[in-house]
Amino acid sequence: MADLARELGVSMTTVSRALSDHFSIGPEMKLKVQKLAKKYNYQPNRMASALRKGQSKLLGIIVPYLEGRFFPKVVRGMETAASRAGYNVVICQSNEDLTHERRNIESLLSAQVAGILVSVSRTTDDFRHFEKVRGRGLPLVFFDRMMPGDALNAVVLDDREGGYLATRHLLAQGGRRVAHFGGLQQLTIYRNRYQGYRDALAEAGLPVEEELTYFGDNTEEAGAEAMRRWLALPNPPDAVFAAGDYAALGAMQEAERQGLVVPTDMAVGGFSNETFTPIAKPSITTVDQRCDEMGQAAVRLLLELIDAQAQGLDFASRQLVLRPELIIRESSQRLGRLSPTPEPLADAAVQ
Amino acid sequence: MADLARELGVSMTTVSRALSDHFSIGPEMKLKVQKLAKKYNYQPNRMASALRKGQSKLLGIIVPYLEGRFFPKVVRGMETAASRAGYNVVICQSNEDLTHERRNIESLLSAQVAGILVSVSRTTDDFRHFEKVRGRGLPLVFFDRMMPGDALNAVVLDDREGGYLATRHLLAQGGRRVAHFGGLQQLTIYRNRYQGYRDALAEAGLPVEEELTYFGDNTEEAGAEAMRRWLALPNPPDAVFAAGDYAALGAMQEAERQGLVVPTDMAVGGFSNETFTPIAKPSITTVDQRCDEMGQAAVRLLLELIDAQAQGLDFASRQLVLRPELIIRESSQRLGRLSPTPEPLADAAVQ
DNA sequence: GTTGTTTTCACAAACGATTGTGTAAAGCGC
DNA sequence: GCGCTTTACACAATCGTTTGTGAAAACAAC
Repeated sequence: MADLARELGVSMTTVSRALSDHFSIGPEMKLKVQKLAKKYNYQPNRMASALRKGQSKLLGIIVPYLEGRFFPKVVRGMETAASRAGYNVVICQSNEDLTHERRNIESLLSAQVAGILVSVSRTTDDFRHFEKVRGRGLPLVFFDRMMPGDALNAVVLDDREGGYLATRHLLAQGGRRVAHFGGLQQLTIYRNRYQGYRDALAEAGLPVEEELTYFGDNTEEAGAEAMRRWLALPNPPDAVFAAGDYAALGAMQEAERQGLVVPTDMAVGGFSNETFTPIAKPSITTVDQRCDEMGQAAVRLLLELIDAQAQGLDFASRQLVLRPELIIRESSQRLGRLSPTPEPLADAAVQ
Repeated sequence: MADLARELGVSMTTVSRALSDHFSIGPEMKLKVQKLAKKYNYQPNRMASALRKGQSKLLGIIVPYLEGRFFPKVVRGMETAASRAGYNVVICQSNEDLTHERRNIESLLSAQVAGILVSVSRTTDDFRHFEKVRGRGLPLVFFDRMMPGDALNAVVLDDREGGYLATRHLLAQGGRRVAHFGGLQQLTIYRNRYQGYRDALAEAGLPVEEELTYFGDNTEEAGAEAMRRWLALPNPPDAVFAAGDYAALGAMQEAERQGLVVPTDMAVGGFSNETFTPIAKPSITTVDQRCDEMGQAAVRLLLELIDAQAQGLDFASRQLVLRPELIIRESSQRLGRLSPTPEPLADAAVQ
């Protein structure tokens, strides 16, 4: 920067202000400076800038894990939106573990990130580390999995709607007794998918039968175990909506092992649109989570928070709810081909 | 820091040196300082430190994409190893695009990272942006996909060995005419897998027949297309080694569509151990790439480079080669169960 | 010509850590 | 107790930007 200032015969102040479009610099001076900066390919030192301004061009991201389809896609959306705004993202994985999550927060704080995007770990039942972030005045946006409370910013999927759509579809395909494999109920997302299931049953005038619900980890083994229990019942189900694709796969395979035909004897629906769901045989009906949109929306929200804060405005906290998309495949289709999406999709912002 | 210094009645110099274990500070003073720092939960400002030292605690990572199984796993390994050493990782995706890759490099340079880990994009045929990094004296480690040349640091898989193991296995299972679906040959990894295929054929005294090789993108469609061509031959193959799992899946499904039975009529082997390979029916034999090890090894190598450079030593460039693991599943097993790994695995460092 | 207003820019002090140099104090042998 | 080395610490400059303040120049109004 000093070189630029010398060459132009002005002070570093002027150069700095010209580059950041400060009002006190004349338009033709701005042009001269910017031209020369381009010529020398001058890149301001972000460390110095961050030190002085107390804020870096980094966004922190905490995800439970990076395997599977969901989080990589979300992260990709985030990276896209962030780099468009001149930010970089630093990624931490909590491994679904509270201790890791706390360490990640510390790590991001000490990396002086400008804001944090977090999807809460499954085992987290203590949220003081998040309060600490907000205490420091650092913008915080939850995505997909949020902490309880409503004075917070988040971008989530309408999981209830997803559960509702999937269950309604199974009923429409002739399901008389629809079972539900639910995820661990301490996570809001799984509670909401369960709620959607119940809403669809209620709408059809059916009761929620406890023996037709099973809660466990979203794994093939757990899904198979659930199916074994159901098939041992005197009056077993003829369809199952699983809150996760792995469980759906496990349940489906177990049903086939026991001689049932999917979808004729047992219709199956999952959740997440994992990579393997179109590949499995039969291909698995599932709910898509709009990953890319979620990532981009979360970053946009965070950047708005950062801006608002820089200008000293205060910002009403906001939750953005994305509508999921039901993807109908072979594992649930008993009644010939249907149009894949019965309703037009639109994002809804609530609050 | 000033608070600590005041409370202890010493200078900031002493506090700083005590915390960084400088020799000129007495042991009991070090202890006092460290205890107080812990008590106040003091976190040094990384921006200030980075500015002064000209080096941050950030490692840059460039991957072509984050979908699939491979890169997320590698990144996880990197994140683990980095955070153990007090570093954070910032991730960029090149989307297999040279322009993106260049921009990513710029972005990481301006983020003042301490070093860069990169897996080269498929379309990259110009490597000056990497030279620029080395020109700035910034440590650079390639993983999985490297640029040509040998005066560089890299951690790669022994792809030739993987191709060799898979092909030899298909031959051992009674394959008489083994076809090969190869990836785009401008990527070293795909050239090497092809070489392994040829080596195994040569060892068995078989010729490489041009009509039995097909090169294309690693997608289901391309795999299916290759299989269609092969099955139209007067003398079609009875086994296929694909350099990617998606192509293997597509080829397998196409063979089944045409009435063949896998593995009896057509044995199939893939590469990458994607998530769907154990789930597919039949489950797909494939080659595992030791993702986690690769990530950790790459970070370790990079940290060594950074250390060496900080001490002004020069560091002979080094390539680390990891041995892949053949995972035998249903799609290739004609001769009953075999032990899954015929040989003990050991990592080999060459050069 | 004087005063007032606006525009344009320079000075210098931050931001928070690191580090070369200088200098007391302590330890030792004689 | 002297000179010597070693140990333990403080001073102050430095990294490259940003920004509050103030001052010079340009311009308009009277």
